[in-house]
Amino acid sequence: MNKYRSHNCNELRKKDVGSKVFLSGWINKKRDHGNLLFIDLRDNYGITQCIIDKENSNFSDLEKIQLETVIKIDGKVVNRSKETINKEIDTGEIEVVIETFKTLGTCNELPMPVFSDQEYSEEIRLRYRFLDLRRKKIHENIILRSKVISFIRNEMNKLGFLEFQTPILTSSSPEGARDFLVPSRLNPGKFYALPQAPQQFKQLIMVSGFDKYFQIAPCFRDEDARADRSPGEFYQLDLEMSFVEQDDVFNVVELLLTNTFKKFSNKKLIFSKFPKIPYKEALEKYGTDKPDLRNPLIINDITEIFERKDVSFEIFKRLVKSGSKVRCIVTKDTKDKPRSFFDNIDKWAKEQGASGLAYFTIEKDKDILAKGPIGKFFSTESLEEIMKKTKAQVGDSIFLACNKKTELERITSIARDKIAKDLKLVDENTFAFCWIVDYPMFEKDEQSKKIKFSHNPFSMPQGDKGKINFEKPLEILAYQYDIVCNGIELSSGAIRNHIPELMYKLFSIAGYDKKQVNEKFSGMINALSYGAPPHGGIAPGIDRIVMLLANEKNIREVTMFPMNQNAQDLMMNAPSEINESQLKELNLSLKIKK
RNA sequence: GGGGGUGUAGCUCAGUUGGUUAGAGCGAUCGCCUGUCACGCGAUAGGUCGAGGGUUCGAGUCCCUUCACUCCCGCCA
Repeated sequence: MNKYRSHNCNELRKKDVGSKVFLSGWINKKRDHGNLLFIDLRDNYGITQCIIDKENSNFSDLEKIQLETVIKIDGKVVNRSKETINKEIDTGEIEVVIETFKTLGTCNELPMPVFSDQEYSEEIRLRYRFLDLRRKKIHENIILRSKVISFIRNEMNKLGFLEFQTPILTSSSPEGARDFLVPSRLNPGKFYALPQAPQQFKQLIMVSGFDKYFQIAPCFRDEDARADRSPGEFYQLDLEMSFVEQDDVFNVVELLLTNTFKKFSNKKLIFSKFPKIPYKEALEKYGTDKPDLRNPLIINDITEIFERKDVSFEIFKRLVKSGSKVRCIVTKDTKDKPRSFFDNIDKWAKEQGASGLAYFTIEKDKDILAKGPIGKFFSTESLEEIMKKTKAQVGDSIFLACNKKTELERITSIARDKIAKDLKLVDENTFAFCWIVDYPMFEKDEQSKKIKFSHNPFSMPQGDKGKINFEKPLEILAYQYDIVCNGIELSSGAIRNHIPELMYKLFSIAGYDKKQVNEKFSGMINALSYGAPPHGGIAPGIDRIVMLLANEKNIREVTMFPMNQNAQDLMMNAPSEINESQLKELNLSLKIKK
């Protein structure tokens, strides 16, 4: 028998009353009545109330002991009287009368209490992460993460995918995020890079004939953090399939995510089949390629209205003449909202760097008319045209913004979120997945005015090879897709370009000649020349999936040992300085800017 | 690289218009208490008010600089 415990702290029940047991765990809480002491003993599984009184010679020692000390207690399970049953805990019908105890791990005065619902600064939480992780909420989040990963792994196996590991030390890639670099001792002056994703490897696995691959893959990108983005490292469910089209990938991912979200959350999935929204349409209707479809509001373009003679809103008319667009958001039945509702949104928009959000409400007297600060600028006919275009009805309000396309998309997108929040239109108890499809292959870099890959250079362009119009590269679409849930981008993927000739052509448009492609992507391009299957895949972010399932807004709440915003691990003291001999061995010397 | 927020006891926070000795809860220490489950009661200790400079008779409070944490923009194929 194990010498530390006969049961864990969530095991004892009424049926155990009378038996002698020994438990080990942390002292979660003490309640000291002077001659009677209650100790809540906690482990990973739960809490058991233990009790001792002054008749016992161990009483005074236990009375003095610090919270979070690890102890082993020997005792007897007894019934609790009816009034003292605690329904909050699974073991609440019984308690253990302590006979003897032993300290297994002492505890200093705590820098942060474990038993408390208080919120602590992240600095202290990360510095003492081992204490933080004992706390209920995050402890459960991390357990959830483990269960989700193991469920996904099991599902992928059932679907016939093989799990492989790919190298962590690999080569630096020219496109994409900044690499983390590792100096090579055996190859002076040369560096490995940590993989930003196993992109090239998973394609090579397909070329190697393994058909279906997956991996819970660590990815390393040296970019700045956000609430939903860890600095340094994160995990993807990386997967790739041979002989597939876009829909084959969609079917696998929809099945997997549906099963996962149904199993680990009580929230409802709004769509059983995830809607597919072309990239261009997403930008028009939602102002972003990661729309929150729980939000029913839709953006409409009504630029044409401002070319009419019977509309006299001169500010917008002038902007439209110089190339700006007008887009609007209709809110249903808001004619009775107080003036402050509209003005708050206008004020908010100004704080977001917009020139504000104009608005009016559609009402009907004898004719249709617009009420509100700018209502008088619109004729009845123009209003009827707006109602036709936007499906607005009498009693609805219309918020308008006018700007150049990109800025207009930005402001209408966040306005859509803001207005829906103010009107409480978003059902927090749902998940709304969607696919964003038909991404453009190329885009124009606003600074350099050069054509560049808009996403992944290895994506397959749409259309038959012979029919693609390479003269108009910005119009070429790719079999490139994103999956979005509740406005959070979970991942992107693509059907890959497995035809070297076509790949050289596309790279030439982005300004790489054949020689450069051969040099930079030698592993890939070489492999594709020796019989590559058509293939494609995707890589959903594990951390973000768990974040959604755990109902957390910050990725560090589902990450066991995250780094802070400055990419430092406060507990382990990483990154840290290294000594001179290590540098010498690596043929490195430091020049630090002051 | 840029913008916003925060920084007061070990932890979480309050601190009025610039005004006498900077407070509370939790935690710690000591004492009382035999049915609590956020136990209760009493006492004690604990402060570079993030740091530096300035204005002022007087600064936790106003100004400047700076540091740390955090949120956002840039960045993240």
